[in-house]
Amino acid sequence: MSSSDETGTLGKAIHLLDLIASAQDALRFSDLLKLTGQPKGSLHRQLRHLVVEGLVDLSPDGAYQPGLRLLKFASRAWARNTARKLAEPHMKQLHDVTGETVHFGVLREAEIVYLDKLESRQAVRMHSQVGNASPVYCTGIGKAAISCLTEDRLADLVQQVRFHRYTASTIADAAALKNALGLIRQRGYAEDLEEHQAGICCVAASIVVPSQNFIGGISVTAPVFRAGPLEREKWVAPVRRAASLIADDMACGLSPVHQDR
Amino acid sequence: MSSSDETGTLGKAIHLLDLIASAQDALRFSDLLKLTGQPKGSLHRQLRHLVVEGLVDLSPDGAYQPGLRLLKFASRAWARNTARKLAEPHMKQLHDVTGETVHFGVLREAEIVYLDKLESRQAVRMHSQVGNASPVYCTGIGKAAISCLTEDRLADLVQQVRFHRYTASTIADAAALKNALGLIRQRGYAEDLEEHQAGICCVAASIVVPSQNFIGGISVTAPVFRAGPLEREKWVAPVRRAASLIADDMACGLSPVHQDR
DNA sequence: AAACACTGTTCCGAATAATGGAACTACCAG
DNA sequence: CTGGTAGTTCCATTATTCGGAACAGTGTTT
Repeated sequence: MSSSDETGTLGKAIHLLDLIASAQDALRFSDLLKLTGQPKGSLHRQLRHLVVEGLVDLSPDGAYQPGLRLLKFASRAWARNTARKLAEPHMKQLHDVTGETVHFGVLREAEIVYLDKLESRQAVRMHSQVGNASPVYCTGIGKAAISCLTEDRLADLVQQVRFHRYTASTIADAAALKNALGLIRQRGYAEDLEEHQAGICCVAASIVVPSQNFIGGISVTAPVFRAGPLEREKWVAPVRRAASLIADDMACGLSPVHQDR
Repeated sequence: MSSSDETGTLGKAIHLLDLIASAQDALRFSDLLKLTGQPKGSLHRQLRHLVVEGLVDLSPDGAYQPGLRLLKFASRAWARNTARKLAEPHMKQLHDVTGETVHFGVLREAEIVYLDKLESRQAVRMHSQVGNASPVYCTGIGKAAISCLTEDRLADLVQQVRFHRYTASTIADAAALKNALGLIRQRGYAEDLEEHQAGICCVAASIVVPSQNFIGGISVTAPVFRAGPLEREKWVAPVRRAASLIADDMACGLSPVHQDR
């Protein structure tokens, strides 16, 4: 009902793509039959269309997986994104000050999509987080971002959320989330204390630019043994400053740094 | 005619998305009206569907851009890709041996899509090439990959290519390409001598795994002043060895390294 | 070998969504 | 006020999708 609403044929196709992309492992035709509950004929045609268009790849063994054409589209979306370009220098600065991993993400529906990441010393697995979508309720950026929503929008969003306990400290229901948001609003920043991944903490601040319809945030992340109360305390001011500078840059119309050639 | 063929409504929508993603800068409604030649009503509905689905973002100023939802899809496509996972250790090895940038890419339609990249010493702009799609005729991996196609498939593919002179040495027509492929087949590897980007050379070898429908390649890239004939000569054997090892790993059924949990 | 279950593919009348011309709104410039 | 440009909405017509059912291909049990 959510995504196949009011978008006709395209909505149904994209819903199918979403199922394929969100699945833990590769799905076969009959898995999708069960998941969608659609008649064979319809499902078969939809999948064929997706495969011909390159949005879905069909392995010789009958497994459907998200297609490589998506990479090209996404690489353009990323390269063209002005928020990301503007945030970059401030991420760099925050990274220099703290020496820890810095994330920049934006709110999309009920998830945080990571647009960029600066990692300590790791020339190896870089791409990992970029493009990843995480739930709002268990990430610092997510909680910071939604703490700035109006009551109505927040209520709409919370209804979409499916809570899942990733760790013992994960916020597990809407009431607990509402509670946490109160404190976040009061303090002006959010923390994630091993709520998504055991052993990982972060301090995050929201970035909101109404004129650009932008709601997101920036965070400093570190393993728990390098992120005690004292360290986190020290990150608060730099994170909030970076967030504020990015918001300013975005609000003041055109990018002063990279205009589009 | 190419992508909106036999895929009905979805094809038309994706063709539109492709236009938006491929454009140099952001397009407005009337730009798309000219580009597609469609009636206003139809175009407007198609765009609305794309926007509601999150595949396209509409800025407050009326500019259409590829949407952030694509990032999530692509990140899954990338994370799930087994060829990439298998290639990784061999890329690492090749990188250690040569000390230069290593690329791994796959043939999709008439383009090479880069799946991974290991860069010399650059913790900064990582994501850049990954997901990028480049023409076959002016990249080492591209030429190496298509040199292994059958006559028929090659002819089909060459017909899709729109030649564009990126530099003075770019291969500019089908005849020149056919010629170059002869030499590549004979030598067993391909070179790109500033054919795509001035000042950049590479040595590439093809990776072909018929059982997986896989056609791609791996390459070593360097600025021209570090990639003279002697250096390139030294890269040939390691590149070919890496390509061969990756092909072997892919052919032998399941991944010995990362099985899916 | 025959019967069976499982998986995927093809077909075609009925139901539905897309089409596109035209009328409508909003905004700006002269 | 007039004309022009940009974008949105409407609705009868038309083309596409829908989905039940029949039809393969493949391996398994009796």
